[in-house]
Amino acid sequence: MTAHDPVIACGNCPIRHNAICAECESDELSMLERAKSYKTVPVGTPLARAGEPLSHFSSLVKGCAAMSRTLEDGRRQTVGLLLPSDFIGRPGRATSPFDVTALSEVTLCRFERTAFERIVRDTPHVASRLLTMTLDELDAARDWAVVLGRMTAREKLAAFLLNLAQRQRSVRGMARPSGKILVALPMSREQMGDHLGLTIETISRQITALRKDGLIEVPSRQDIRILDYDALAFEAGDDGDGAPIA
Amino acid sequence: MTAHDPVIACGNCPIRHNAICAECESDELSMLERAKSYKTVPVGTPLARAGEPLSHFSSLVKGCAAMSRTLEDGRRQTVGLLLPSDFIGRPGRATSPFDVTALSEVTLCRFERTAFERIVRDTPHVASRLLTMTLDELDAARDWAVVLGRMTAREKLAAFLLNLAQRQRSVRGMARPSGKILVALPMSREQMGDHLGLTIETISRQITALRKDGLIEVPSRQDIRILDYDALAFEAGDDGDGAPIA
DNA sequence: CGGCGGCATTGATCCAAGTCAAGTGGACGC
DNA sequence: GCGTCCACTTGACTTGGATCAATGCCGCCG
Repeated sequence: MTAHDPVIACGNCPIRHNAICAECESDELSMLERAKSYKTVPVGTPLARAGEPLSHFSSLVKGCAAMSRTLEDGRRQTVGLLLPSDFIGRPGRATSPFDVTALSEVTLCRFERTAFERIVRDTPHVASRLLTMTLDELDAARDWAVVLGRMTAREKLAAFLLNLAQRQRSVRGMARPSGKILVALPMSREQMGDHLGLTIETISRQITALRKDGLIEVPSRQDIRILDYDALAFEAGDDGDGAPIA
Repeated sequence: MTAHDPVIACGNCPIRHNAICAECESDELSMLERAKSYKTVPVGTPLARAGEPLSHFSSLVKGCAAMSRTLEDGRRQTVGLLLPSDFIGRPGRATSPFDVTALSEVTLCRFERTAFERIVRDTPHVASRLLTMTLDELDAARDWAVVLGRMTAREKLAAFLLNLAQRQRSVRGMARPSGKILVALPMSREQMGDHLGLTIETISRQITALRKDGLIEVPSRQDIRILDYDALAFEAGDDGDGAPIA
């Protein structure tokens, strides 16, 4: 782990067309290039702590992180899964309202906080992209509220796997699939439970149930193969009417 | 119900300093004034339907509305409560991802969709305010996810009452209180259940329990008096460490 | 004023998910 | 190769909230 990784050119960046820079022209890009720095941190690193100041805002370039809150008695709820191109931080606020933790080794493209706030103010293409991304996240958060509030354990797990499959595909630019898909689980059963509002035991039982019902295969602890996307979507209560499962 | 109510001057508007116009100067305000129209609709009116096109975006001026999704089997989850100054619609998207329904008589300050999208593009003060409001809503949605995913029925109800009390106070510009507060419930028990991910019977039982425990009084079906704000906050799992309850 | 209809409360029972308690099985070190 | 550790799985039992089923309460209309 070094404090600063070598900076790669925005033109070669894997998240160039999905992150906060997506709408930028080349002159704006070179301005961002001057302000940015990279940092790679190992699995488990806290990237932000609820209520504590945040010196940098970042885009997640590589890896996976979770945003969560822990109650005093230890109950924990993950409120968002961060994948490449997602943004960490909140212009206009010095502190993060949630904990953010690296679920794998994570590479960040970072901007010093006040510098980034100035960039947002002066660069409409960044401000506009940030608004679009925030609106999308808001929709996703509300979709997830439906899952948390109204779905059974089996439906929750199915929805989670589909969601993960879609996001992993879309990062690689693939369309909604319908056959067998290998999903890489970037987290432990416990973290899945925190995300779905379930216990580790219930997660385990539901995985077994879906496996026995022939909907998924479990080649290893950190992989699940979806055998029939549409059947799993049906389990998630998604009848294909367009209501997205987060 | 008339199609268009008389337009009141932005300078006299009750939500002038909280809505999307909060950051506007007087010249921007007069531009908004030319584009806006008012509409008042009775309780129960659908203001948007999931997946269907939305001809206008609006700020809620008076009354209360709920944003929700209904699953095919009838399960429903409310994903947001809209109070005065809240915004309805989504720049860049023609359709609403959720149903929006008036819980009381509602007065809207409306903008034709494409006209508003142009305003957002051309008026940094509106775009920036919209970003701030969206970020705040995102935090609130995520806070609510913690309630839905990890709290007991009693904690959910306590959190809901506190949340409502705070929002009703803040609209009237009052500080966080700590004595007795009368909260006006803008919804039926069923809608409370939809918001909290509980059944109507559980809502009723928990209200009775909080009443018997001396934490609240129930002067009528649509009013609840909080007798001890801090004690109720304790019930909601809020130990005052700053973790906001939505 | 009296009956009717809709919401709310209360009670009895059920069941999905939580809790508590053993196993299992890889990965890793010695 | 053999123990140890740790994450996961599985089983037995408990429980919080759902479900099913009466009442109760109030507003409204004739």
